Amino acid sequence: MVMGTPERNQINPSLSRVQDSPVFNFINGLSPIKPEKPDQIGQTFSSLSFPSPPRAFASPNLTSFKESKVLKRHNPFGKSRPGVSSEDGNKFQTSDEAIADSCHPYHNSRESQGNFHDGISAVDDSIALPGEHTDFSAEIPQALKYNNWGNPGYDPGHVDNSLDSIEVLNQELVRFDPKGQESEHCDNLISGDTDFFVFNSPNEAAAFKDIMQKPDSHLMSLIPESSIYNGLRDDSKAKIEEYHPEPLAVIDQMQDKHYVAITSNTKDKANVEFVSVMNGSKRRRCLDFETANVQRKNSDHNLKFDSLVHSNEKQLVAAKCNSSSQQCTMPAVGLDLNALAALKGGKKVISNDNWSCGIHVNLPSCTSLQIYNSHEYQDPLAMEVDLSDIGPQPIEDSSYASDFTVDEDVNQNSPQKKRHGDCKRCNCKKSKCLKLYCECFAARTYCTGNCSCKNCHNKLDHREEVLQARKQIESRNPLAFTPKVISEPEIGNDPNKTPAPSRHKRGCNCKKSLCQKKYCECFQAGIGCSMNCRCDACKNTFGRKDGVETQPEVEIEACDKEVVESSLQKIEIQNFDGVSSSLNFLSEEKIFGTLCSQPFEHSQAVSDQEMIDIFGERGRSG
DNA sequence: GAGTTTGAAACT
DNA sequence: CAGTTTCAAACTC
Repeated sequence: MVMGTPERNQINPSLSRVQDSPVFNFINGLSPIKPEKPDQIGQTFSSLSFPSPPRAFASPNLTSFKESKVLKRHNPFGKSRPGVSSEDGNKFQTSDEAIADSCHPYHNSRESQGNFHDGISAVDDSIALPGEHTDFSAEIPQALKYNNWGNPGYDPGHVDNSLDSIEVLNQELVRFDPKGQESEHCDNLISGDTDFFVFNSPNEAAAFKDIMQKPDSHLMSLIPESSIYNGLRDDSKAKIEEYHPEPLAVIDQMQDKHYVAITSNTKDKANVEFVSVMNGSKRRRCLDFETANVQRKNSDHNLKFDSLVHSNEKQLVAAKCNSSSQQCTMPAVGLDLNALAALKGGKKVISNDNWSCGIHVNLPSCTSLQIYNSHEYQDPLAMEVDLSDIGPQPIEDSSYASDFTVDEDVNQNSPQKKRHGDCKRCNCKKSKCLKLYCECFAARTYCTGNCSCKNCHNKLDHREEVLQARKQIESRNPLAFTPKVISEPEIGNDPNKTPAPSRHKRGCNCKKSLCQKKYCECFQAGIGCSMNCRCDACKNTFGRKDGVETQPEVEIEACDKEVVESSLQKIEIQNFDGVSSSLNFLSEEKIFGTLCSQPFEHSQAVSDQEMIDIFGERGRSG
């Protein structure tokens, strides 16, 4: 079934508006993505009507786009947004509209219902910052985002079972349609009554399906576990908890993906569900938090950080503003929470690497936050955030990133206690924690006070050295810091019954462990060995490379082959300058005409491995 | 906790 | 690219 497509003329004006904006120009100036081919890039984005220009702070990492996540939060309470027309529910918002929506003071309604702070919208490489103090609020283009705050018909209490999905490259763009429109409305995909979530894989999408569809539950916040910094000391943790409205948790650092889904079904309770997407199955651990426990004493309307998170692959900072202020997103801003906590005053540079943004924070006065592209951070963006509510942090030793250990109450079900508890801890002795041997370093995190490493240079104090080391390793292998385990598309009709084929990016090379011990990275990740593996006498209980217990290779159907080819084209374009980091979207014809018509369970994506194969090769040759 | 085993990462 | 060395996690006692 070939679906219709949104009118281009509805799209282009918004795109051009975005592209004409000073901020777009500014961002273009910052981005390594050179503007020689704006049309192509623009087409890429406009083809799906997402008014997302190239990321402001693009990473040189060739695979960054494939890891992109856009997790968008439902509006759990607000049924409509006064003053915003929704008469045309079939078009995507323009950038400005999206921003306006993102700035929607829905915080108020939530406060009235349970005083939850505005959960972070985990947009890929995005920062949510109040626009109150910045010009960005009116100009910053949104990452892929759409919401339904402005639609009177939206009933957050009713999310029916019609879950459609389309896939954008290997991502999962899922529509949660509260009106119960069936697949025949795929041509109406971009509808005003739809929330979109982009997941990395159908597995992830499926894992949240239940949550989304719980009639009495509203997803309030969805936080990728990997985005939650895993290194807060207890003291700073307490400090953060004091200001953080939501119980953060890091489940573990295994290869599977975890999310913290914060939902609410009553105004008195917040349910926190830890959702682990692993090997095709999902594990959910639900914890209830009395609202009183998550209410923070600073529940006034002053600006506070809602969430400060640090991701291994992505960095995300979400800041929350009061009901009257605005919120906007910015790409690729990294803020090391530990570093923030460690700062006792003065202006410091906080940045994870050369390509993320840097942040200036003045503490303890905490009166300003400046965000800039650290690659050229002599030119900070004019963005300020009042951090005064955070207050001075109790950390004395700024050389360590503090360590976020999960609240025992929160994390009572957390696995992997033995090794690291809930966060990475290394024990390096000779590598200075500047090689991939070091798990912390490999995860692009700084070592913490919980590490037992010796002569550690993987600290903020040695930031330059760390960046240098990362750069060197990436020059050798651009994928060095990408996840080792990649997911593959679902096979079969029931994602719950069919284990998701995931596989190790490079495959293991086990000789003696029979792939039955955690020496084997495949086994450790809970996945079977694949044809990529060169292991001997493989007896991996999760699946052997000889095919036993492994899922058959996904055959790319014709339409998906087209997708692959299209992806290739996009990648070539994207790599023209040797830089790729933006989300690439297929043309709506392809998406609407092929993928969208497939029910979620049947949809097949270009696998991560395929993308890596494609992307890696192209990236290297380009 | 110390020592051993293992395989990835790094090196040549 | 293959062989070797180094390294730190996993494992055993």
